[in-house]
Amino acid sequence: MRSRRLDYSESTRSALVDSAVELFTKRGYAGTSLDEIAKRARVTKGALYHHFSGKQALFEAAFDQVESLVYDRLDKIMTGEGTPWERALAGLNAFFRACLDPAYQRIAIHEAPVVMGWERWREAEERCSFGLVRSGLQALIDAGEVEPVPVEVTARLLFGALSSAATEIASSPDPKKVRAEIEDVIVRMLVRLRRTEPDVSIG
Amino acid sequence: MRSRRLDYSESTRSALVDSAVELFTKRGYAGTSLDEIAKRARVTKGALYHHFSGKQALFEAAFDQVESLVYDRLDKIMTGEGTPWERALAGLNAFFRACLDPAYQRIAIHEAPVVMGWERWREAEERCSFGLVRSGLQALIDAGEVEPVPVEVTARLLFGALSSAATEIASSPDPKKVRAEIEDVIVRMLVRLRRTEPDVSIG
DNA sequence: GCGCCGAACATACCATGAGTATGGAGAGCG
DNA sequence: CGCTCTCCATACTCATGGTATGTTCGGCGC
Repeated sequence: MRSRRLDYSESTRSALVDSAVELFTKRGYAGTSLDEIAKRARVTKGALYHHFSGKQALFEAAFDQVESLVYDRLDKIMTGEGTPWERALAGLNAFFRACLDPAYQRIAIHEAPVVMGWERWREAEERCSFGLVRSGLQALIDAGEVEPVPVEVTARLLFGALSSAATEIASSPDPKKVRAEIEDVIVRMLVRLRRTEPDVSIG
Repeated sequence: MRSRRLDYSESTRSALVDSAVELFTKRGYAGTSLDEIAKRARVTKGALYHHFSGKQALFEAAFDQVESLVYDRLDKIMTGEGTPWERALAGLNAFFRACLDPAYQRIAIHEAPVVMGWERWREAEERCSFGLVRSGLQALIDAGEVEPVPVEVTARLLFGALSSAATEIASSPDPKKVRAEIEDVIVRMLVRLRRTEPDVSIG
């Protein structure tokens, strides 16, 4: 029988994380105070420091939450049905959708490398979104769909391109149009890497 | 006749900027205090606030310094002699060299979007490195070297890829090898966009 | 040379916010 | 029924960005 006390504790913790995600997304890491985060979660800094060792740790919890949401969606697609090529296109589509989420964009893509330090961010991404990009690319190569390129660096290039593209999309006055253009360019690049007949439909 | 007083003033200002560049590069924006910057420049915060409106303004001055150094080198190459294709390859090479500079990498690429805000950073980059990437791509298209792709978004994708690639290079245990791999992949991609016969030599 | 004005700083202070130390309340358990 | 330990609140400290005010000194009219 799970104790009621643990329920409360867990609830407080998640309320703090939710609050952090919201405020970090809106005002950024530096622009958000811990008092503010605690207040929004209807607790005080005491509770915050009981659950997290400090501001950085709270940020990383927020990062994990945002990242894992995206990861779950992408993972389902990338390990789902269809050919590697179809999965790659669907995954690309899903990744762009994810990048349109302000929380993912600001927290996971923009601020995380600065706040957590690039090394640590890379390490985390390795197990998440970036890992999927790499394994997706690897799958394409293994299936003979694309030329054998150096997987590590190519995936890194692709991920960098996708991330900045996502920002471009989100901050554009006409996101749909820019997104269509970008998807078009990306797919055309992939098609050019392809060995078999192209299929330019996406998602 | 330029007054001695102005010389002094200009000298302290540049000392502050140099100090800022060095410390921001080493410890990042948040990890560097204004007292520290002033101390390294052998002045006090009073002098700092006389020349700059605040920490952000000082950061932007540091950004400008670092960015303009790179820009001058790239601009000389991109508007120099040779075919558009040759200039593009040479520019690519120079850009990678620039990205290996820790100051450019941390200040201009990583922290600037967060510190200055993405909008303002983009605006600044528009007139600098990114602008060159775009005009270079445009030149390639105009010369009929590569397929007519949407310049704006393609340049953005390329710039994002290059930036993250640069980080990958700099933080690798074997930078030379990774750099060679990345240049190889990039050039191969460009070649695939090319209409005429490829020439895979670089630099 | 003399006084004075203003730029170029220095010094002293304030406000905010991250982190800490300590106290208390109540759930679970013997 | 009291003991304990988690969970959280309150009340601080300290670092740091920013401000307000004082001080020095080069340039310049007279």
